[in-house]
Order: sequence, then C-alpha cells, then structure tokens
Amino acid sequence: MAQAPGDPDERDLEQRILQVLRDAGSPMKSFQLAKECQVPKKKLNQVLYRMKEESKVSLEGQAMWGLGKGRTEVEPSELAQPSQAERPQQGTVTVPQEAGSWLTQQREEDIYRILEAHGPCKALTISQKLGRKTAKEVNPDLYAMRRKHLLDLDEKSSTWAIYQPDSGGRNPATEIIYQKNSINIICQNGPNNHISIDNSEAIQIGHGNVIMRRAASGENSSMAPLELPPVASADPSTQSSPAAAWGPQDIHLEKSVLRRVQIGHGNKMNLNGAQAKGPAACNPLGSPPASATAEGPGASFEIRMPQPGSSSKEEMAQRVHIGSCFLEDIAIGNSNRMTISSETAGPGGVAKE
Amino acid sequence: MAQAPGDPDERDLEQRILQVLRDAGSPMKSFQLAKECQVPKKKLNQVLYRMKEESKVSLEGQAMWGLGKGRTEVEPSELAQPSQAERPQQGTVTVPQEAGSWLTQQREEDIYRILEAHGPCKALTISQKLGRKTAKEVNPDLYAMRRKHLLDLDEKSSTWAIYQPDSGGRNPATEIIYQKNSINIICQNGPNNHISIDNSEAIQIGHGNVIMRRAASGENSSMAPLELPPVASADPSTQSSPAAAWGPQDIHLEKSVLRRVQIGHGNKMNLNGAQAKGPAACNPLGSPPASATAEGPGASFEIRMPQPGSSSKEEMAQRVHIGSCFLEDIAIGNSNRMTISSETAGPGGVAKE
DNA sequence: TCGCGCG
DNA sequence: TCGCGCG
Repeated sequence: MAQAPGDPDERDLEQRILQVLRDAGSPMKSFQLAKECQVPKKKLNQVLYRMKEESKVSLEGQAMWGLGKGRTEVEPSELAQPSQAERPQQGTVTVPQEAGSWLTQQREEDIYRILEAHGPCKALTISQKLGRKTAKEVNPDLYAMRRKHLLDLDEKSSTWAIYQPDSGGRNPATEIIYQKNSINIICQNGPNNHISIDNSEAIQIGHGNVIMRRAASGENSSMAPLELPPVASADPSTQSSPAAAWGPQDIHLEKSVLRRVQIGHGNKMNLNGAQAKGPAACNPLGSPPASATAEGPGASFEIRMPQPGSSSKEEMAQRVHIGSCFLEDIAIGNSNRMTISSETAGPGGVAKE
Repeated sequence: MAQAPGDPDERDLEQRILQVLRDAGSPMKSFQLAKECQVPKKKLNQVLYRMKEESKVSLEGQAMWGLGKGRTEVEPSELAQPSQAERPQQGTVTVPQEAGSWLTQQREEDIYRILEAHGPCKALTISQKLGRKTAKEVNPDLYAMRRKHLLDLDEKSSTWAIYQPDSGGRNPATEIIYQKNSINIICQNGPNNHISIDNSEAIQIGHGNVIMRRAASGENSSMAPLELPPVASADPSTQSSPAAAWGPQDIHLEKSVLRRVQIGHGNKMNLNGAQAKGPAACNPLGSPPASATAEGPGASFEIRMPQPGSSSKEEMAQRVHIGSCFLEDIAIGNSNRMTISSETAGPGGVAKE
C-alpha cells in the first residue's frame, strides 16, 4: 500500500525532518526546515503533510511545524490506550495534548493586542512591532486568526484589523436605507430590516412617538418647530400603551452623531430651549458629520415593525447596537418620556424660558 | 515594462480568454476556461490574475471569472473622470461597477439560507441542496464567505455553519469583566453573559431602575449625589408597567459617547439645567476618554438577569455590551427613571439651589 | 479537499 | 504577498 512512504528518498527526508525538529527543540518554519534539509519547500511540504496525517509532526501555526504526538513509528492503536501516567518518556518535556498550541495562543494574543492598541495596520507593521522583520513571519498567524474570525483583512489595502462582527450586517443581503432629510417616515413591514442612520438630530424611531420641541432664542428656530403628532394613535391615556402590540426592535447605530433621539415605542420627548451647539460631536470617526448640525429640525423616522400576531411571544425583543457614536439625550425603548429643559445652552447664551 | 504581456503566447491566450468569456456571456469557472482555451490551469491562472490587475477580467467568486470593468485597454485615469452621465457607451449593457458581483451575491444568499434552514452541514450537502453534485462547486463561495466572516468552518468535521460572532469571545484570551468604580452591582444568572463597560458614569442597566441626579455646582459633591433607590419592585404605583410584557434586550455599545441616554422600556428622564462638560466627548475612538471618570460619582450597574422562577421564562434576558464608550447619565433597562437637575455644571459653577 | 495565481 | 501540501 501507499501506507509506507515507499520512496526511499522520502523515508530519508522524513528522518532528517524529525532529527532537525528534535535538535531544534521547538517548532520551526517550513522554510527553515527546507533549508536545513536541503530540499525544495514543495517536496518538504509533500512529506510534512503526509507525516502530519500520521501524527509524526504537527502543524502549529501556518507553515510552523513541530514534533507530533507520535514521536516514532507508533501504531495509532498503541497510542489509543494511554496506559498510565507514563507519557513523557521520550524527552520533549511535557506538552500534554496540543503540542505548540500554547505558543500559538501567545502569538495570537500578542497580535491581537497590537491591533487593539495601534488600530488597523499592515502585516509588516505588526511583524515589526513584534520584533520581527518581515510580514511573512506573521502572516500564518494572521490568516489563521482570520479563519477564526478574530481578525479581518481588508484586501484592498492589505490592512489587518480586529474583526468587529457588528460592523457588517449578518445577512449577506444587508439592505441599507440611507436617510438625510428633515422629516422622513419609513415604514418597514418585512423581517430582517436594517436601517442605518448617520448624523441625525431629534430622531424618533418606534411607534407613536412625539417630539415637542420649543427651540427658544438661538436662531429663531431656523427650521420650524417640528411637531410630530401622535402617529399610531398610540396614546390612549398617555401611558396605558399596550406594550403587547409592539414588535421587536433590532437597532444598529454606528459611526453616528445623534442628539435628542428616541428609539422605541410610544415615546415622548419635550425639548425646551434646546442646545444644538456642542463641539459638533468632535467627529467621532473620521468623516465629517458636519451636515447634521446645520440646526435643521432634524430627521424623524417612524418605523412600524411586523406586528404579526399582536401579542408578544418571543418577538418582543430589542436588539440594539451602538458603535462609534456620539449620542446626547437619547431614549431607546418603549413608553419612554424625555423632558429636557435647559437654559443657557451654549456659552454666553442666556435664554429665559 | 512588464506592463505588456510580452510573451506572444500570453497575448494570444489573453485574447482567447476574453473571447470565451464574451461568448459565454456569464462568468466561468477557471477549470472550464482552461478546457476551452486548452491550456493548463496554472498557465491560465497566471494570465488571469495578471489580467485581473489590469481590470480586463474580474474574479467573481473563487475560481470564477468574468469580464472586468475595463473591457479594453482603458487607462485608469480615463476612468477616473466620470465625465457626465455618459458612461455606458461600450456595450456590455450597463452594470455600473461590479460586474458579476450580483451573481456572487445570489449564490451567497442561497448558501446562507440553506445553512439557516438546515443547520451546519458539509459542503457536499450544501452543493446538493443547490442542485449541484460536488462540494467543489460550492467551496469557492464557502471559503469566500468565511473570509467575510459570514460562515465558519469546523475543520475537524469539515462542517460549515453560519458564523455566530457572539458565541465566542472576541478576545482570544477569553472573557474579561473589567470594573473599576465606586458602586458596582452586577448580577448575572443567565448563560453566555458578557458585559464590558468602559469609562462610565451614572449608569443603570436593568429594569425598573431610577437615577436621581442633582449635581450642584462644581466640586462640592464629587462623589455623593447619585442615589439608587429601590430597584426590584419597579415601583408599580407610578408605572404599573407590566414588566412581564417586556422582552429581552440585546444591547451593544461600543466606541461611543453617550450622554443622558435611556435604553429600555418605560423609562423616564428629567433633565433640568445644563449638562456636563463638553470636550470630554471628543475622540470616542482613539484613546479612551479617561477624563470622564475624573470627578464622576462613579458607575453603577444593576443587572437583572433571567429571573428563573418568577415571570417570563428565559426570555427576560438582557445582553449588554458597552465598550470604549463615554457614558454620562445613562439608563438602560425597563421602567427606569432619570432625573437630572444640574445647574451650571460647566466651569465657574454657580449653584442655584 | 482544492480556493492555488506563488516568482 | 505567500498560508500552498493540490494528485
């Protein structure tokens, strides 16, 4: 059978590989092994991967090889019975189960921390911060970490970053409704809707919300008071709102500047003498939020969720994600009320009711 | 330069590739192309990947090639200026930017739906459910979807599944609960809880919480005011909120600046007077806004998890993640109330009452 | 299992 | 850029 190497050259190479790995005492990169054994890397890999199947060697990281569990030509059946606590008999220290997985773990944590501290960067940069010289030295780990969904590679810029699973929609469809207007009414009936809002102000998301805004002083209310009368009539005595009718919410906010926002059902918001000022949120991300601050009355979204059966089975869920946002005076939920009475909003401003 | 193919064979092959793709009218697998062009796949790929750099072809899925954006030798500079609305002049229908990405999208959605409905399965199974015969036919898409973190491959069992980013901790190290504040009450009973809060102040997470804040003047009360009245009973008189109706919450905050925020159901928030500083709100992304803790009364977390016995079953869950955020006067949960009466919180405070 | 183009 | 073993 092809069980045995068959080719004498391969048998010889196999022994050389084992010897080199034993001498090294630690896992080695395949290119180093190829150099030591004086064979082309392709030939080496052919043998290495076969030896891996036979548990003679193990693949620690990408292109990183160590001695496997079976250090000699041991029958798998023999290994199956762990006899006693008599394992570490051939040197090789201890290393119970997974040969160099601890080292792999350490390397991955190092990489993770670098990306945490430094932000996205190229493989070469990561390597240098680890005291290495070439991207090649970290690429195996990087790609392995991508496979584990720890990292993400932007293939256009060859930039690695910590993978933020929330930033992208789960579903590959990922519909995005982009809004930037003064008054918007969006009705969603289907499931899996996704709304992305950017740089907005005075927002209501949900059912039957009300914003009462009485912008005083300032600019004479450059864009009209903005009053949004009760929508879904969800105001039967102010509060006895039948929460049962409300549907689930899945809210995802990212890279946004939000002010005086209500997200939920049956909310109310009273703003007296609002303060549109502020340091324009200091641009939390990078792209300028500038437009939103134009002190327009803001945008208003009115979202109607499925309401399949009316009652709340397991549907009454809220999923909220807020990332890289600047939020101020926000209410997210059901039956919220917000009253803001601020005077002397900005510096110098002395608004007396 | 090596810009031009140079090798006449390659030029010839290139033309054949383009002709075959044009005749086909849709993207083709590279092995099909190799058969049509009668060249080894390696040679074909060498040319295809070079042509890809020149935008003559595009890689739709893995090993799936289509005609690229630049159907001829168009200089990138020419494409850079979109002149007018005069784009689609070279035939090839419209297809503004991405050639066959729509097909890719369709295939990915099909795969996603199969895994959604059927649960984890092997590539062969997926292929068969798509009406194909071999795993080979879906593997390119599967691996591409793994790279996008849409799918996960269990390499031991060769099983594909929809990637659930929540199931594993982000950090390879493991879960970290990091707390460093004056008042912390954390109760977690449910499984798979994960809480990460950074640089917080006056936080309430849970149901039926109340924040009463009346920060007066500058220093004076650097740590005291914050009162946390009864929580559990949720004050039924005032609210009569049927907590049983409230559903689970899944909240994720990250890299955000939050002020006076309520997240939950039936909350109340009263703010009288000005708000805290301003500039601390800058830079929510880069280095942590450590200043937030400077003189804040600390953070308080009150989390009520599933409540095994009483009301709803396991539904009454809250999942909250807050990371790298600047938070100020936050209420997350149900039936919260927040009253903030601060005057002249800014510099040169002049406390009034 | 396969995506592979690799110099 | 590179992980590549590929039959």
